[in-house]
Amino acid sequence: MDHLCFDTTKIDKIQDLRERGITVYPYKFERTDTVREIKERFADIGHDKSPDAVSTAGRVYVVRQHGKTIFADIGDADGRIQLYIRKNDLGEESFNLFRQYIDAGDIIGVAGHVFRTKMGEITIWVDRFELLTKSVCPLPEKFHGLKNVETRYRQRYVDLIMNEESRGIFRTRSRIISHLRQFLFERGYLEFETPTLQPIYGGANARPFTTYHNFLDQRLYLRIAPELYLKRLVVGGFEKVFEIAKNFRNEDIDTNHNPEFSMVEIYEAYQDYNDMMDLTEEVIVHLAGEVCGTTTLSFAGHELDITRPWHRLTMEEAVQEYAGISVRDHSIDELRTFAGEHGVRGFEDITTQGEFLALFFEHFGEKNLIQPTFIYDFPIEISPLAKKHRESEGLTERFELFIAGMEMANGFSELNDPLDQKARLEEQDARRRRGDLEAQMIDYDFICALGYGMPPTGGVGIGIDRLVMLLTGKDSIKEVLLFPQMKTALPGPDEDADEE
RNA sequence: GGGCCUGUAGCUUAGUCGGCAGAGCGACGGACUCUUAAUCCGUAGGCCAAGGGUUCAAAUCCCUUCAGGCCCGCCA
Repeated sequence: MDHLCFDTTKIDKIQDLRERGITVYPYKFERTDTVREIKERFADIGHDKSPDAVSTAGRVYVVRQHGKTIFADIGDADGRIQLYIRKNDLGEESFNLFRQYIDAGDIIGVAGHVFRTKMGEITIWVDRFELLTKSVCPLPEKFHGLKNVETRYRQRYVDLIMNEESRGIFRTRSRIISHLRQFLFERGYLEFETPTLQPIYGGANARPFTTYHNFLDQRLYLRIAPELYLKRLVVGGFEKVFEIAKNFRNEDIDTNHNPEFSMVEIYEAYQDYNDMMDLTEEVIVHLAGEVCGTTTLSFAGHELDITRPWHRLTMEEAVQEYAGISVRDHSIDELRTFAGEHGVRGFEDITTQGEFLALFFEHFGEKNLIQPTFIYDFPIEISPLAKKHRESEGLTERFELFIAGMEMANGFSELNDPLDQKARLEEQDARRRRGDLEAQMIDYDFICALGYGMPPTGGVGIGIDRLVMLLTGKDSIKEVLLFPQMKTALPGPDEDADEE
């Protein structure tokens, strides 16, 4: 009936404890030191008990009973420590209470003195203990821990309890985001929050999630990007802005994609895409230094050298190098033949050189870009929000960053010509009406904003999840997302499954 | 959408040329006052992911479904 993990013998213990007048879920515990503080403070302790008393708290991981003595290991947010508990010290009643009712998984507070055992381990010689939380679910095995990938993702809390490595990844994730904010604050950028629920989605080519607001009686979309709102802020006079945004895209799930993911988007007035490439390089190298302390990263079997400056290739150069063809010098028919001969798929509907350039880059180039590489000067057809190239016809001032074959960042000299933007979005909208599910809508208010005048602006978006993957060496996005999207487990036979 | 792989006790798993479903840890009971994967003695715990089929006999072979992982496609 229920899908809970509750263990009846543990629930019985709660009953017993209550009958003995013990508060099973008390409200507060005064701890003088964390585990780490104790280990640092008493690093040189000998076999005699410290004169100073300490109190600390944590989850019980292992209990080793030895008759009138008990050893137990407890762990808090950043460490584990051993407890030494003797019947002589606690008295019969308290000692038996521990012996009978404290299990691995429970959370307790202890008070005592610190000493080093004969085996050399810093240990708390416990004078008294207090049950702080009784766990009613069995902990996974102490030695092998929790390995099952599906359970680790579905019940991340158990993963975090059991696997220090997993806890480390998310600690690192938190630090990356914190250092990122600090980096940007120190350079004078302001952080803003823009709408997640949007009447018109834009800023990227992707299928949205659709929802509905009852009071407004109106369809809304979960944002696929914050871009168009952040540019409105630049119009409004904020010259250096950023947002760390959750984006939502209704696409497939794989090793590099989760339907909701985090991105930092940064915009700066009076800058262009060259400046944004510099900024991207600088911020990633800075974060690697803060978090990994190095400029050499190992990822999926590759040694990545992120020392600046990074490679920069135009898309045409990349296609020339990896596909061996100069798109500019061939007719559409020739390009079509080339695509067919090289097993490139999806070229049937393509009618322009620019689209072929992008297609060939994706097919031949992307996966080869292991060391950090900026690809720049993208075709205009696939870049509706990027400014036309100052010299080259048919191209835009847009770049993407690739590391280990992953797209890590995307930026441009932002299109700020309102008439051009209107024409480009109208073209997108026409495609959408022709059935391109990922083409953009026309956001007339955004075009209106540009109409008031946006200064020349550079912008970039950096995928935070992939950046965390890179800096933690994890080649699956699910390993760096606390709660990756999973298919809901089927309801039990007693529940109503159908509701159509 | 295509391919490969996985699903056995709370956890980690053995068993898959078809022949009674095993272990370690954990739980429960007992012994033990410096152990640390503590040790020792004992007990309980399984619809072998679900459903169907082949067979005298299925965890094992076949089909379908569910969930997950990896690769490819798709996603610019």
